[in-house]
Amino acid sequence: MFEPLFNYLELFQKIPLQDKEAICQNIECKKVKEGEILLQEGKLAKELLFICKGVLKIVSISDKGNEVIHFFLSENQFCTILKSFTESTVSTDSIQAACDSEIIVFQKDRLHALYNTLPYFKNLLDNITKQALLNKITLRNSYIGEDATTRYQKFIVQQSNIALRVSQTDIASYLGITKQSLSRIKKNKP
Amino acid sequence: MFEPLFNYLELFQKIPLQDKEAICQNIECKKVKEGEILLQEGKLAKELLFICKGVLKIVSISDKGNEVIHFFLSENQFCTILKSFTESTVSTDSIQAACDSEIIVFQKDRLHALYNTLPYFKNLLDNITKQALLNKITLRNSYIGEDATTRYQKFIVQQSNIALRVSQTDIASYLGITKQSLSRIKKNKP
DNA sequence: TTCACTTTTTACCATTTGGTAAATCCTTTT
DNA sequence: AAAAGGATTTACCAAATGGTAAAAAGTGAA
Repeated sequence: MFEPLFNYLELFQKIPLQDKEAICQNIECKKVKEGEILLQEGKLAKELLFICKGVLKIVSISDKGNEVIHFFLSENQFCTILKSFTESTVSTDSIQAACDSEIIVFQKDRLHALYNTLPYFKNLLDNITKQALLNKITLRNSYIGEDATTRYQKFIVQQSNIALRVSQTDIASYLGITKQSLSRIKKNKP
Repeated sequence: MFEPLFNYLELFQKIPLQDKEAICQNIECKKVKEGEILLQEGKLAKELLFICKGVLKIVSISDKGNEVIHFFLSENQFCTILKSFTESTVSTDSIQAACDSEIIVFQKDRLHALYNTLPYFKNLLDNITKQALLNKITLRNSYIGEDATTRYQKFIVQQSNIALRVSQTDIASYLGITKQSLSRIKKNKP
């Protein structure tokens, strides 16, 4: 049930069986359907999520009222609104399922309890978090100054596993173009 | 000489005098002129920089051969190519002075020595780094799906201190547009 | 100052992208 | 199967942006 989490964590370091049991007693599993909202904009992020299966999207609403997708997260990635989670401020972004997904939920207070019991666990998550932030920046930087066609082609290569599972509307929003433009781009480049 | 660094660090926590002395013995000051390259793409990032005065830019070369500016860094910010610095891999980006600047240089090996002497120092820098990464992502996300005029207006508001000191060519590169387009945008919105 | 060099502005046209609207395709529910 | 609703595609035109080139303005050095 929680295997995906430990399989992933043990890519970095071995976790003793009794620590795994301690962790298991402080997390829960959850299945969500496409479109379901895991964190609503304006609320506090009190949960850290780990994706066992599926794709989540981080979404905000632009000045013009459009939905803007900041990034997608898929299997073996942790997900929260880090600023809200760490600073206890209201989130300006939402977390939503981009397709049917299975996730593990760490409640913030229970996570901190785990940090006290297992000090190395905090370090591990901190390192994973730093790495994840770096990767998100790298992806976004690769789009600067590129036209929409190039951005789409890069997205298909860099995030092919996600491209196949989310709607075109979502991909267009992520790439910063309209869904009509994306449809046109796909047509022109077969 | 190193006051800007300690003034900044002590916004987060008090640093004992003798620790300051230890730090001072492991860093150096450097003045650089606009255009000077602090890290060349293809090399290893072996230094962590702290900006006392001026603006640095993180630059890569796109497939088309254009210079692309990922972000600007100014006073009271640390600067390195984090991936290269932490993983000892060659950097795909360069660090360059966007205007005349004064910086403090931490050599990687001496920084690690400091971490051993002052364990809290590593935590402090880690937290500052995480925060900085978050801020960079937030800035970039605010541009997704916005047209060039809106991106420019946001840039002026969000990074006014930088906007006044770097060339228009650099601003255009940062915003992902040509310098001609930026010139036109400025003309149309007085 | 004058000259050489770089940066910024302007102009022109080709291309890309946005916005609106309607048609088509797909999926789910009845 | 039929109906309903959402997603995707297509079409059309307006607006934004890119690319090339040249003029103008600014900067620094001799």
